[in-house]
Amino acid sequence: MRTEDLEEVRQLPLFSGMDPTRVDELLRGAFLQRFPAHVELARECEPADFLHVIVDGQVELYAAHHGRETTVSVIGPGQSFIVAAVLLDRVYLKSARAMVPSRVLLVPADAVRQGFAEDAALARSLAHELAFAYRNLVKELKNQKLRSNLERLANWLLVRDCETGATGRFELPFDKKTLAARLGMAPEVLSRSFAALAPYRVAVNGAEILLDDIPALRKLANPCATIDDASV
Amino acid sequence: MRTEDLEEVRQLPLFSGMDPTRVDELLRGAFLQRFPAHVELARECEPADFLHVIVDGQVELYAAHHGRETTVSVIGPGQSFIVAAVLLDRVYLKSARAMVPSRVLLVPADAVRQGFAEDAALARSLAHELAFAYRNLVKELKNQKLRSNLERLANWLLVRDCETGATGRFELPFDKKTLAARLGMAPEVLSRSFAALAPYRVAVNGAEILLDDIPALRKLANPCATIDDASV
DNA sequence: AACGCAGCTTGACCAAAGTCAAATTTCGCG
DNA sequence: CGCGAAATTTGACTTTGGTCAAGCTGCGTT
Repeated sequence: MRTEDLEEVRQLPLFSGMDPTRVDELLRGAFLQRFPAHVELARECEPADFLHVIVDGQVELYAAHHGRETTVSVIGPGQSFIVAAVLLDRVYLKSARAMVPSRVLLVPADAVRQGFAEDAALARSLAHELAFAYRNLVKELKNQKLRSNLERLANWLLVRDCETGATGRFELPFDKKTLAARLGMAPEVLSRSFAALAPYRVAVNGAEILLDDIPALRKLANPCATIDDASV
Repeated sequence: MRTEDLEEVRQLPLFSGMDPTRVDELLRGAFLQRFPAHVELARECEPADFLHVIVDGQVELYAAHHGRETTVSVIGPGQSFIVAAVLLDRVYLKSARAMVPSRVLLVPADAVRQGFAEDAALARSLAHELAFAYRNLVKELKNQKLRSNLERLANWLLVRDCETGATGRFELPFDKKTLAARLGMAPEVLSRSFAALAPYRVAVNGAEILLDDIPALRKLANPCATIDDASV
């Protein structure tokens, strides 16, 4: 790994609190790789060879079965994935693909397991990471099981608006097909759901979204801290 | 806590590897409580005051929103719950109720967090526990999003049959209303789904289930290791 | 044996969401 | 500027699953 990359990678929150020599030890077998958009980084059912940590970019975790496919989560810089599979030395339960060109740190699984066993700070970081991932997944399951497609879309719009500064106007960060998968619906249904939101003054123009009556939209969406708030 | 209970509690896998004096320290503020069936042990949105460890019995984790309710998981002896909320000092995302009379160890949250920070073995146990819980949740999400009601029921029957000795005959462990909630469908739909399985030689007589053509049922269910196998 | 209740099943109906095909729009590229 | 592929929308239809109400059944009680 190049020295400046190494510098950057050492700063990852995952390694904070660890003995620096141990970090270097862990990173000795690791490498930083660039992936173009749409490339698959890990495939369901394969043994967990590497812990993946996103340095740059965005990665979609998804699973397929029986011809159907569903997005489980979308994660960004600083987050790691397949932590659980690496720790337990099991196969991946999900596949992963880069949504945009991404740089990912790959740490060999056995080094991670050894680090976990020997370095308490790393064990705590991993536990922390797992706790976050777990809670996000619980939220996702609730979002999925307790809401209709339309409610999911409405809430997604509200959350997105907040994340981008609560201006009531923003751009979709990816194309609608992907958004539909993310929300767990067919693209046609997304299209119709947008149409169904017109009475709530949601205007769609290509990738541009305008929310002109947020109170009405909130009333429909019925947002809930234990599903939608990232900080809860 | 009574001495013999203390003895039993010390053996929990969660504490294995920990310094015994530290275990006792952790348990000083803890107590073992009996709960009758159907009692609520924790409620969504409340701050996480205790780590719960099931010593005996069975607990259902569920969430409600907007009048709807859904079971997230059902867990048994040796397993802990709300680990993530305790570690991160957040509110519960799910409620919990005893399905049968249960004994549960309650460990004050701040003691757990302190133990996590100071005792590496506990940190690893908690990480381990979280990793398992995370993977189970991923499986549950896939089960939910990638399968129809009928497929979920068929797979549940197959798994249950394996767990009870693969004899092709077993009893439902709880009533059908609960099973329906567990599978994420209305009780009426469960009833119809059972009827729809008759051509696959699934016979239902009260709580007794007979599977007379397992190959046919498997073909319909299309079981998948990364959803159904507890050991994957 | 009659009663009453809870759990379960059934029928009729409705609403949500998926599917398929065709029309339309968008957009990169020559 | 115009072509063609891909994305998106729309229409028509099907399937799945939920809802409501009525009936059935097993079972413990009186």
